[in-house]
Amino acid sequence: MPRKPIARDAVLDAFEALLIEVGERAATLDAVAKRAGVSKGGLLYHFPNKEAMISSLLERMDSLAALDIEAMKAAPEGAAAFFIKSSLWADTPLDRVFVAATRLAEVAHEETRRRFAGIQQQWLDVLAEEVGPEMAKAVRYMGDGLYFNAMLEGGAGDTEVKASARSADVGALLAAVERLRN
Amino acid sequence: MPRKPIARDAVLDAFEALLIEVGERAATLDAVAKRAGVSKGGLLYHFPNKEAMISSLLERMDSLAALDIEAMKAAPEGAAAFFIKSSLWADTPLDRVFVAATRLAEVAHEETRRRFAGIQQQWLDVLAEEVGPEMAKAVRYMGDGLYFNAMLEGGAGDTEVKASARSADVGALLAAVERLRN
DNA sequence: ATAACTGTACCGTCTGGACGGTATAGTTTC
DNA sequence: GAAACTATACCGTCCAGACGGTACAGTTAT
Repeated sequence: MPRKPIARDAVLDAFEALLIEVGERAATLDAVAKRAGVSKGGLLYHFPNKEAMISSLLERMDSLAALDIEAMKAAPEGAAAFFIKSSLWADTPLDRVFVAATRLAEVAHEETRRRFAGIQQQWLDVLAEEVGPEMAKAVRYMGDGLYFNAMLEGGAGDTEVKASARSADVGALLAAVERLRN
Repeated sequence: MPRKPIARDAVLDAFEALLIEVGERAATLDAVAKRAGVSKGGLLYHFPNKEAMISSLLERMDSLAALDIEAMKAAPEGAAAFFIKSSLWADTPLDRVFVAATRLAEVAHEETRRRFAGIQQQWLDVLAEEVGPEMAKAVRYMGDGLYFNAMLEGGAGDTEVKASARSADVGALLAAVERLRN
């Protein structure tokens, strides 16, 4: 039996981390390989080019998002509250891949933008079932706002401090959602 | 009297437009110069390096944001409603410079991130005066969400169609704000 | 008034470095 | 023995920035 392709996931994780922390520009093939503890040749063995690496990251995002949407539908506290809570930056695998992908979308990567739009639509559909189409939009924009801020902060500064500041905000948002529901 | 530096503004406008439409990566000095109808040498006469060009763009953002915040304070419909309406992408000078700057923040440009944080804080302060600190956050996150989406869309696709779809959303958000105010 | 000069506003070309990708030869692990 | 690598050298392209030069508006000296 051949050995397991451990480097593949390491490369994808490294790519993701660099996108989050230093942006698309600095997430070069050399930098990704170095961070993954892999040679450049090894990286290119798994991903013939950068576009292939991006595709794999987007597939990871899609599968994690699908899980999230299932969890959202089944959430006991309701889809809207679940959505707001999960929009907070919590360093989960979905959060990470989402912010990483945002960096690509910002660089005008069309495929990434399409995938985003698809996931956002799914969220909106689930929210609409619970609070109606109008308020669903209000809730989704709040969640988008949380992502927007997570994205702006990126990897710089004290992550702990910012995370706690942000989680205080979630309380305010949940209160707002509660008001909107009635 | 010396000639007027007409190229300077043209360069800044071109830089802004390219950031919005094709992202940071593609907003190279050559591309900016070409779009501005200026030679590369001419561009570098006004802005000794790319960083200087970015600084000027951020100054433009700060001054436009200051005007916006004054208008927000004086808005007859209230600061919150004004804020939501103005968060919609309307191709105003402030909208443009804001989205353009977002592209830079995405690339982990620290100074840009700081400026953003400052402006966001000012918005929050004004909103808090009207609807209290808790609901102010809900409103600001909605506005951020609108910017997030404007940013994701960028210059691609049919701008007209997207603008009208988004403006329908603003109605929903204003209704939500109205509910939150009570 | 006009020639000589000065400073501003540009233009066009070049260079050094980085980046994406290729190629190839060897090494480890199952 | 074959898949999963490492290591390194290399190529073409693109980009930021440097540099030397040009055009012209305004100023000064005669």
